[in-house]
Amino acid sequence: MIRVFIVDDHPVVIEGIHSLLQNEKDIAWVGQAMNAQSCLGFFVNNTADVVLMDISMPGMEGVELCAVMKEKYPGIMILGLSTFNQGLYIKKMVENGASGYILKNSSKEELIDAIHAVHEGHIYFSGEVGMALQEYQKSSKTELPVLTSREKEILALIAEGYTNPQIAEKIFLSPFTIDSHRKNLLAKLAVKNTASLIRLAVEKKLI
Amino acid sequence: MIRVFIVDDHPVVIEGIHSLLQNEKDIAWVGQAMNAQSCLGFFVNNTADVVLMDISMPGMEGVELCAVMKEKYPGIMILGLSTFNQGLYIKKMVENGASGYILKNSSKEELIDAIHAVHEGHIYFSGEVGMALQEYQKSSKTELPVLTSREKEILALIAEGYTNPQIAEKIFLSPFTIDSHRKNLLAKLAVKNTASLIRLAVEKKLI
DNA sequence: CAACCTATCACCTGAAACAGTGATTCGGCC
DNA sequence: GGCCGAATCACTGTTTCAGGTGATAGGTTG
Repeated sequence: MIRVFIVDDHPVVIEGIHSLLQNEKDIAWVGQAMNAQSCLGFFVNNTADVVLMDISMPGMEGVELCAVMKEKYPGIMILGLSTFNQGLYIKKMVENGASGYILKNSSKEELIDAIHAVHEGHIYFSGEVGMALQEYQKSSKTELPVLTSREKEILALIAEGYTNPQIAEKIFLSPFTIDSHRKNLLAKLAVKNTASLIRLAVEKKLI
Repeated sequence: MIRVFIVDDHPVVIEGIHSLLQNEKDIAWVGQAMNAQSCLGFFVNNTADVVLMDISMPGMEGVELCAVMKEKYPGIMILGLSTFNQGLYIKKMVENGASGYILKNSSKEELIDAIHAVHEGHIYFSGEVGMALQEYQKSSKTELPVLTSREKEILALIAEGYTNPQIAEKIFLSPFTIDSHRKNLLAKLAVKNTASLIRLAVEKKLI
C-alpha cells in the first residue's frame, strides 16, 4: 500500500487527482496541503511514501520545498507535478531530490505508473517531460564557437586556477603565448574577463 | 514490437542479455556491436528503437557514442548499461541524450521495464542507479562554508562579469568594500583567484 | 601558390585583482 | 555589558589580466 500525499495550491488539481486515485487498490490517500507550511506541518506527526508536489506555488517555491523535504525525510519520494514543461525547472527539481516529474494533464495510467516507479526508488519522467528535458540539455550546448585543442587545454588550466606564468611553465610555452590564447578565448566566446569566461565554460560544459 | 540493439565490449554481457530477452514477445533483437565504430556502421543501413549501450568501452567512450548517436538519430532511445554505479557517469550519459540507465546485474523484470519505459519516451533509472544519482547530486552540495547574503550577492555579480569598481557603483558601496568581500570569498572557499572561485560557484550551484 | 588558420612569441600600457594590515559601526547573543 | 561576526571603508604594494599591435612558422585547402 503506497501512502500518497499531495501539495498543490489549486484545489481543482487536488480534487482531480484524488478522484483519479480513489479506486486504486494499492494507493492510500493520506492527506493534502495547499502550501509549503502546511505540508511541513503535516509531516511533523505523519508520514507518506510518495508526495505529489506542484513546483509553482506562491510563497516558498516547490523547488525549495522539495529540498527541505528531502533533507528532513530522505525516505519520502517526491514526484514533481506541474502544467509547465520547461527543462530548467525539471532539472532543478531533480537536483533538489525529486524522483520524477509528470504533467498535470497526464493520463491516469501515466500517473499511476509514475507513483509506482518512484515508490520503488526509480527515477521516472513521463514522455513529454523527458523530451523537454533532453531538448533543454541539447539547446544549452549548441551555438558555440569552435575552440582549438590548444585553447581547450588552456581553458581547462585557467579553470583549475593556474595563472598564465604557471600554465606557461606547465606546458613549456612562453607566457606570451598563453596570453594570446587567453585573449582568443575571450574574443571567441565574447566575454570580457576571466569570471565570465569560466562561468560560460562550466555552464556549457566546455571543461 | 520493440527493436533492440546492443553495444558492449563484453561478449558475455551480450549473450546474457540476448538470452534474457529471447522469449519476450514484443522485443526483437536486431543486432549487436562490440565497439563504437561497428555500432555506427550498423545504423548506416539499419535502425532500431532502443539501444542498450555500455558506457565503459575501449576507444570511443560510451558517453561520446551516445552523443553521436543522438545527434544522428534522435528518434533512437538509448539505455545506458554498466557495472558502474557512479553519479558522475550517469549524469554525463543523460546530459548526452541517454533516456535511462540500469546496471548489468539488474533483474530481467527491471531490464524489460526499462526498455519499455524508454521506448515510450520516458526517462527511467533503476532503483540503485537513482539512489546513486541523488546521492551524487547531494554530495556535490554539502561541506560548503556558509556565505553571507552580501557575499552571495557579490559572488553573483562577479560571475556576471562585473569588476570591483562596477559592482561598487551598482550597489552603492566603496570599491574597497567589494574588494574586502571578494577576499573573504576567496578565503572562505579556499581558492586563490577568480577563475577557481567562479568554477566552484557554478559547480556547487552557489549562483 | 596564395589565402587562411593555428600556434607560437613579443612588447607596451593601463586596469584589475591579490595580499597584507587595520579600523569603525552595528546587531545579535551569552 | 562585553564578545563576536558581518559589513563597511582605507592604504599600499605586487602580480596578473586585458587591449592593442605585430611578427614568424607550419599546415590546409581551394
